[in-house]
Amino acid sequence: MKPEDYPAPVCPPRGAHPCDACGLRNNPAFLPLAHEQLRLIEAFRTGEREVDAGGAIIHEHRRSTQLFTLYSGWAFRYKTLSDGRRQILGFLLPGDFIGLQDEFADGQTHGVEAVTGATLCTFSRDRLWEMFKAQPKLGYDITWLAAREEKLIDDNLVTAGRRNASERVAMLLMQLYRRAERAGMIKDGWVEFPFNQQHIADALGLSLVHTNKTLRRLQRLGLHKLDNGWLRILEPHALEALGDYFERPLRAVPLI
Amino acid sequence: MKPEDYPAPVCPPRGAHPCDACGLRNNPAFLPLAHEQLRLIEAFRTGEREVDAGGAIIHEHRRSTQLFTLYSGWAFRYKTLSDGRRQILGFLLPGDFIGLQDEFADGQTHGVEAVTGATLCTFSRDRLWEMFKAQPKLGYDITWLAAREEKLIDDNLVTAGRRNASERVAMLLMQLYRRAERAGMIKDGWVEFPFNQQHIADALGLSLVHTNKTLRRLQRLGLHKLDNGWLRILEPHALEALGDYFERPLRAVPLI
DNA sequence: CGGTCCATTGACCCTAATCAAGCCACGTGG
DNA sequence: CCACGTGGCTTGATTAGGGTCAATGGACCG
Repeated sequence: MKPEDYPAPVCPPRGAHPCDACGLRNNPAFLPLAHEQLRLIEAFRTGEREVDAGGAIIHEHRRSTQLFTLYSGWAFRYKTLSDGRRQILGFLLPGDFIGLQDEFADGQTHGVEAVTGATLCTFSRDRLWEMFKAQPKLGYDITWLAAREEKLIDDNLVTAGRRNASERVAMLLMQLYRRAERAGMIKDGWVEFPFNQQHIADALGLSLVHTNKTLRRLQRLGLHKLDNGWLRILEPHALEALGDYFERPLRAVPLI
Repeated sequence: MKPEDYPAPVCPPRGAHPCDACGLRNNPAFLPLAHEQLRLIEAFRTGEREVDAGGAIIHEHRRSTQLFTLYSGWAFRYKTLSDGRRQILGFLLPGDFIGLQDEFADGQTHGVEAVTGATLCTFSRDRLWEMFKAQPKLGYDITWLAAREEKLIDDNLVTAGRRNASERVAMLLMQLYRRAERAGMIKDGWVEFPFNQQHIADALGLSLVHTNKTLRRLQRLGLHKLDNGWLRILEPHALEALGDYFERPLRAVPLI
């Protein structure tokens, strides 16, 4: 609650069978896998990577040769227009699979940047098809993750297109809170909230100044509290109603 | 160019092997499939469906038991807020696969509505996994389609979040034109453009009135021409530059 | 001939962008 | 120790882009 600092990123385990000791897979937020499939993921896995806060995971205009699973830390996907305006497409939490869109991209795609220090498991892009072939179940899971991410963007698009500033902020706070909740990241009602107001503004399609004013207003109303990089939701129902955004309790999802 | 009316929707062929005579599959916009996979798609296929202009393909708050491939006509995915504000998430052209997000949805999802009369091939949602298992290649193709659709929404999110009105219109016109172009739907430089201004407004996150004014302005500048349900791009480079949206020549994609 | 749908335009207003300044918490180097 | 720069947050003043309201007109239809 009065955090020292963000906990140093947890590194994926090493060794012959790193996935056996995976710190994420214990998490009930993720579906268990058959032994055989776990072994295949291990074979598909090429290593791990550590990125500093603010560092690039995928460069916006460079085609990445890898796929990733975010193991620890927070990140976001974004696109920028040529004059520098940036739109954050979505935030990424541990367990999120990164880089799939590139696989089939005709042209330019998006960048991915770490917000906090982050660690990732890396996979070879070339061998994705191999994985589908060897274990269709994993292919199905990847499709699942892709479809789930698409749903998130859908929500974000509604936000950017049709909600006003307060509604946008309310929706985003609840969305992040619910996602963190599913991943078991709530501590005493507080979630790590490592984003600065520029991140929020870029995610919501608002200016920095207006984001600040809106955030303050909601906080003054007692709906939430944002303190030193941690977020507490004080009035979840009010925020849900304001944002017209009601996320159901989230199911467990696959983890690649 | 001076169209009588939109051509009556073309119906998918019937018979024992409807996919053999599929009118879409001849189209070079779509990747050929091995005989074996085509047979499996046929097995997975449950029939066809015809929807009138304005009719629902998927009801917004009802979980659909089917998946679809749009065979003919135009449609769109949308979400509405509880007070009626609507956001169109994306437009659908023949060949687009519909309903995948539902498959893995925790909660509420989106609606799909036909703009013109439309025909669809229907598939059983329950047997999706079966298809992945029997033909991983088809699973891979479905993932491909999902990833491609996600890229489209990404673009739309940038539009709604960061582009101004003229840029939004320019971007949308070029996006639709390029997609129709790939599908071979350009006739003498004209594309069918069956959307009314409310559709455009809802897709762009603008009001109807402002959409009208912006559309008129661009047309008065000679960038495009919108006439009786058909669109002609007069200054593609200007529109691309204005919208800061440059779509590369599009690759062939899978067709389920 | 009235009703409906859609496009169009003008008048007015408001939300959110822009501009500008000040604040605090830092880290760094003299 | 202090001066300075930097990054992030906060606030007020002003402006503008786009929303809202209202009215008109054409095309089509029963």
